[in-house]
Amino acid sequence: MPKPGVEPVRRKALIDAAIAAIGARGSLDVTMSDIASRAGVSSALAHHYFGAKEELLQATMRRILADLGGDSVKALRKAATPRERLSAIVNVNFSASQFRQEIIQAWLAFYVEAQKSQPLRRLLRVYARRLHANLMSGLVPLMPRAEAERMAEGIAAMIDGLYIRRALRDGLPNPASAAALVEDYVDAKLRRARPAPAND
Amino acid sequence: MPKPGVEPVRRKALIDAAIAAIGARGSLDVTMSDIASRAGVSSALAHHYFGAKEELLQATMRRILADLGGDSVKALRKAATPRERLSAIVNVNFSASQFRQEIIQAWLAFYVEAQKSQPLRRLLRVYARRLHANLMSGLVPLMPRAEAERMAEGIAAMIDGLYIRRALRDGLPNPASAAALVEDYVDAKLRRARPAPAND
Amino acid sequence: MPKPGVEPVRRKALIDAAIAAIGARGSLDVTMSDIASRAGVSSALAHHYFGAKEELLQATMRRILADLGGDSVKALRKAATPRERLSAIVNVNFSASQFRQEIIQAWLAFYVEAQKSQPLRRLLRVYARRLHANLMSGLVPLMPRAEAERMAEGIAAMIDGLYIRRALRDGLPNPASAAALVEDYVDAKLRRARPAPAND
Amino acid sequence: MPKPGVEPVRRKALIDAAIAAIGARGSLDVTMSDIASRAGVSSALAHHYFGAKEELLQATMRRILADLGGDSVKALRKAATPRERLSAIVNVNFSASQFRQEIIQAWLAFYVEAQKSQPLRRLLRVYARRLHANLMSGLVPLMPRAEAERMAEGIAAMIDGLYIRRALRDGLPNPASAAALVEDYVDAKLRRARPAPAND
DNA sequence: AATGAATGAGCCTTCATTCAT
DNA sequence: AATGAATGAAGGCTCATTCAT
Repeated sequence: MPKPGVEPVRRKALIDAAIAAIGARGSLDVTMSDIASRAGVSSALAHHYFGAKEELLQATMRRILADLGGDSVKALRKAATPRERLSAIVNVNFSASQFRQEIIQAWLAFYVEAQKSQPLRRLLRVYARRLHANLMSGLVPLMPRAEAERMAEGIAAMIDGLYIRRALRDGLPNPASAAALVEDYVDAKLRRARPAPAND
Repeated sequence: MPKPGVEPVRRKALIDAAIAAIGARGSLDVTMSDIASRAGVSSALAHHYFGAKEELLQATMRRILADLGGDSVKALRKAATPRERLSAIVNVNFSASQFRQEIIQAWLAFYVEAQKSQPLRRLLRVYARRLHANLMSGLVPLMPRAEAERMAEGIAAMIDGLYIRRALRDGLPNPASAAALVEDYVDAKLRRARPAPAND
Repeated sequence: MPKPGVEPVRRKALIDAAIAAIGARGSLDVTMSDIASRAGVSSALAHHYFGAKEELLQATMRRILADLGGDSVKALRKAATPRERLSAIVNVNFSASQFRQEIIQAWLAFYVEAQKSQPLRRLLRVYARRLHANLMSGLVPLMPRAEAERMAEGIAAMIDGLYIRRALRDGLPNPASAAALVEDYVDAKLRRARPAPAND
Repeated sequence: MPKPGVEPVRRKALIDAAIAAIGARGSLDVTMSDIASRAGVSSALAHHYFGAKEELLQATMRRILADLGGDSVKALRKAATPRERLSAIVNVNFSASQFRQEIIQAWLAFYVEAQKSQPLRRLLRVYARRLHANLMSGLVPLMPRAEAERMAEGIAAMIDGLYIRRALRDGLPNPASAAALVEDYVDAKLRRARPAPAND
């Protein structure tokens, strides 16, 4: 009877520790030793499970993305109308579990690292595409597709921008007002937008 | 007649080299040697002029900020109306001299570094405040102050967000459409906004 | 009836794996994990049976020596005359079971390791003495003892040298010609050598 | 007026230190720190001048080869007849400057390392070819070419073998008798060999 | 008997920084 | 003004080895 896999437990602990370390440091240049000791293990063990530092960081990013993805799916399920879908997406991004200091800083750090790391860039692309698709699912019924495309871009940019500014602790003081700002943008645009032709 | 100070020349060359190095690497972890050799000098000389790496990086950030500031002042001078002021600010941020790959990446990298470095954070605050003030100078005549405050935040966030997304080469393909997106946001908001009382 | 000891089986498998690993790597700095996984077991098991890496390596060397010794004994049994004894020894060293790439490389690697490891050096001494004795048993009847001593040295050196050069894949292409070269040396010397006095 | 290049001095010191370290350790797995501290410098400096450990080791091998090459050239210059050429080559290999414990061990170690390292193997090939050519220049006038080829191989093998056995401190006690052994082999062969046709 | 888990120790390598010239 | 020389400090990674199960 093999010990009930301690491996997944350790991997999770190490990824959590990585997020904490990145959050504390504000950037990705945390040491393996720092991460490992936060997880209560030796740095050698971190290498044992993840091979190289880069892979641990990728796994960490993947986790952050997966969490956001999970939350998004859940939120979208409850949305009845296109407009509600938009709100769902916006709210998820500024929810208590996502819009936390350490997560925000990790996002920012990963954005920078993605400049050098192909795998990380690929992960961010996945995220960007998913966000775009989700937004489009709410926008397309409400306006012509070309307009929807542009608006999805605008919303995504505003969300990312609010993250950055929050990282500096120089933006809006609370998630609620950040979310409200995006919603306000959406409303302003929808006021004038004609719904898309029914046969679209 | 003393040699006309080679010092400023070297400092400028080193800062330019730093921007180039950061742009090439996509992050701030460039080596002093890399920067120095791009400037055609020894790394020891870089230390001679800047003391520590951190100071060179701060000087670099200051230069980027100063360039943006200079461009902004010039652009605002030509703006006759409040609405034109807003356009001027937006356009400057997406102008050819600002919205370049290397500058964009430098911005992103500095945002991350600012998480750890007080001086850099202070610099970014200066920039944020200036941007805010400039935007307010265009917004206040057009809407109630509280509304203007929020809108300034929204515009700033969108600009920053477009920078980030551009860094990933996954956002809008060209500066013109990025600028248009922000302008569109402004227009959508202004359509409904009542002008501020004249006595404000 | 107790399970017929899996221990000897495992030990043999590990030693075989060690030879394979050393042959593949071309040197002794193979990892215990490499050896163990070639044997299909965990590295912990290798330690369980051999204690430390050094002991596994010594056991491996002992096996190589034992195999060579066994082959030698067999070959010498069939030799009727002194001259045939010499040929037997030479041929064993270049036989198909000894003059294999992996065995040759292992020899070379052990020679180097013997510089640092007393136990390995002792093992090589045993081999050297045995080879010397075997050669002497063929040479003494054919020439004065002093001459025989020197010639034993020469033959041994030539054999070792051919091993080294073969390891680099830069020497004679096949075992047959290597053996012929040594035989030729023997013949050249014997042509002039007067047989030893009968009463020796 | 630039300081008279300390670089070559340091490089030489580091290579000397590498030889010493390898000699002391009996193998190539010496640490950069060991080598550096023998040279009286920091390990960082060793990297500064040689880049990676591998390159320092290659430079070391190159030096050993170059020294042997230099000695050989000098010795061959004094040789008047083909037979003297052969003696010259043999004697160089067992001269006081070559047949030293540390050099011998370095040779052996490099032979092993060459199994894994392409560059080292290439270097050893150069040495092997040069030795072969030198031997041939003495042998070809004395016997048919095919015979000469084989004999060159035999001499080279015997030299290498004597090195190995010496490394174990288990072979001939002194260089003189080692050299004599090879000379004896040559003489035995030449006694019967017919000189090559004059028009060869 | 066998293994996964875990670690301490050590090594190569990089880099900012200092200093004598 | 400028640089090559030099180093201390630190980090990633590997590996033999131990231990509980």
